Amino acid sequence: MATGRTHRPATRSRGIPEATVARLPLYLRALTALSERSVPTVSSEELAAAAGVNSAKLRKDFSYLGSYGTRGVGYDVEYLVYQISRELGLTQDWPVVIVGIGNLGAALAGYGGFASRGFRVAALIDADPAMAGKPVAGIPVQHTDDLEKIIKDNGVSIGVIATPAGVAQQVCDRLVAAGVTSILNFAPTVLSVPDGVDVRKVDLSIELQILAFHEQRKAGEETAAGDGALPAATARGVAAGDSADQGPDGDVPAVMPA
Amino acid sequence: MATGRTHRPATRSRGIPEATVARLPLYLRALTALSERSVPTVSSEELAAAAGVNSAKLRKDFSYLGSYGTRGVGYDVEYLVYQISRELGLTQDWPVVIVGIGNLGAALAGYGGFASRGFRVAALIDADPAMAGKPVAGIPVQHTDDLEKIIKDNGVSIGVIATPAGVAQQVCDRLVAAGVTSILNFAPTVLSVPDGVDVRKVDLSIELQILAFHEQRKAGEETAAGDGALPAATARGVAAGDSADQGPDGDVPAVMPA
DNA sequence: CCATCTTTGTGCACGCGTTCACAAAGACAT
DNA sequence: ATGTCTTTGTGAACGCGTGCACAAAGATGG
Repeated sequence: MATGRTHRPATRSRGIPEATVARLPLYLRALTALSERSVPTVSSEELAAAAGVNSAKLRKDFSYLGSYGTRGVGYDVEYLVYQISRELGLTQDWPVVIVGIGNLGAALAGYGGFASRGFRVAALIDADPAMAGKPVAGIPVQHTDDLEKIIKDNGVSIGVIATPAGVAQQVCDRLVAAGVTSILNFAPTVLSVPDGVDVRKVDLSIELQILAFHEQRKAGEETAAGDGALPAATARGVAAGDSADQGPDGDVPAVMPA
Repeated sequence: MATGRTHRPATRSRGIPEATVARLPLYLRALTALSERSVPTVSSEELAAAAGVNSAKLRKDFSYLGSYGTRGVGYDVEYLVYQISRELGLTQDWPVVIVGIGNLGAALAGYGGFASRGFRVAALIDADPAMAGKPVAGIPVQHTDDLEKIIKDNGVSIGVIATPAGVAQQVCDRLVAAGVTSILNFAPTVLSVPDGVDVRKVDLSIELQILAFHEQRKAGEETAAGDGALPAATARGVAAGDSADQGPDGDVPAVMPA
């Protein structure tokens, strides 16, 4: 910034709301699609529709980045793509490692959406010696023993954990100790990390559970007989009484894909 | 507009905040782990620590469900597991279909975390005729042509989309038309659905992008990369052009795992 | 050069979610 | 039975995010 930016009002220091940051990738995706179709400019209204958000929200989001639009016209697609990419840090290359090459880990390794946005899978790591050397998605799997060396040699700062829940914390600790400061966690467990390390989690079953909640509500709307006391056992028409309410699968063990 | 459903915001006991609903699976996971260790009761403080949230928040969350705790003691683990399970609708069996059996779809099919919580994979569906009949995770893949029949025969109300982005909307439309009212979308695209249908999305690359944003901030801005004003063309040339599959990744094409 | 029209950028109000702090409730020991 | 101690349940304040509505900015046409 020493060079001084022409378009950057210094008034907006570094206060981009988290909610806005979370939407930037969404805008970027929509903009990239427009860019491919060689659309030169878009209005906030059009772009908002493409991204599935409110246009006022979109404009406010962009206002945090600076004044990149032109009144009466809209936003320049290419320019905005670059600005958002830069803001998100996607103009640089991010080497990532994936730990835990099970079904999910392998799927992630082959996921094109990573490479296409500046994320490079630097290494695949698994604890199973039988997997060592075996290529997955064109990348040879390496053993956990070399984790620290791999992290350091490749300058990795972002790690993806796709191991069983039982070993996730342990893997996390090693990653952090080796220098990783951002972790994407697919294991169904709460990771504790020191200050300065970011963790984002993706739990596949949680999403389904939230859907089930709403689904149940939809189905049980007409049940409005009399309210009052909560009948403990009335669980709607349980299609299969079998479904043992007692399925303490835990969150721990073999439930993980890795 | 199409109000349709009888929304009940006035009902005091039935108005569970969305943010609370999203945390219930988290509590359930922690409680199940305690249950397996035969822990009879927990305090809000302990459980909050295990779930990675604030104890006051946890207590308020539970207060929306009812008064299930005992002052001076805490919460009965088994009882709470049941109450939350019931509230989430997990005491019944939810048949789900997974559409798009690529790497990710296959990983989801084998994901133990589904079955363990009342979600039963009723069918796997793919558009590739070559996959028809071939078993994945022990379940034979069926062809897209039979989608409607499968949905109806199994009474499926929850669908998982793991297809390429290009066909996701189309698959979504067919699912909805066939009776599905909840959709978990892994395709990197915005789905539009009629009122009454819930959609939750999981975008793997978005999570990484958010991490990259914070990571970049940690590293500091002294990176003398490009400056604000740049010719649009060179914008994302850096790490993006690689994708090789198809032009600049977009969100559309082969970037999907399926 | 001026009028008109389009679209951005934002001040403002509202509602949701989070957090604090504490009174009420109940267990437990004496 | 009574006092003490622990922990819940919640009232209230606060902060963030969202959406409205509009003035300012700039393009466009005459």
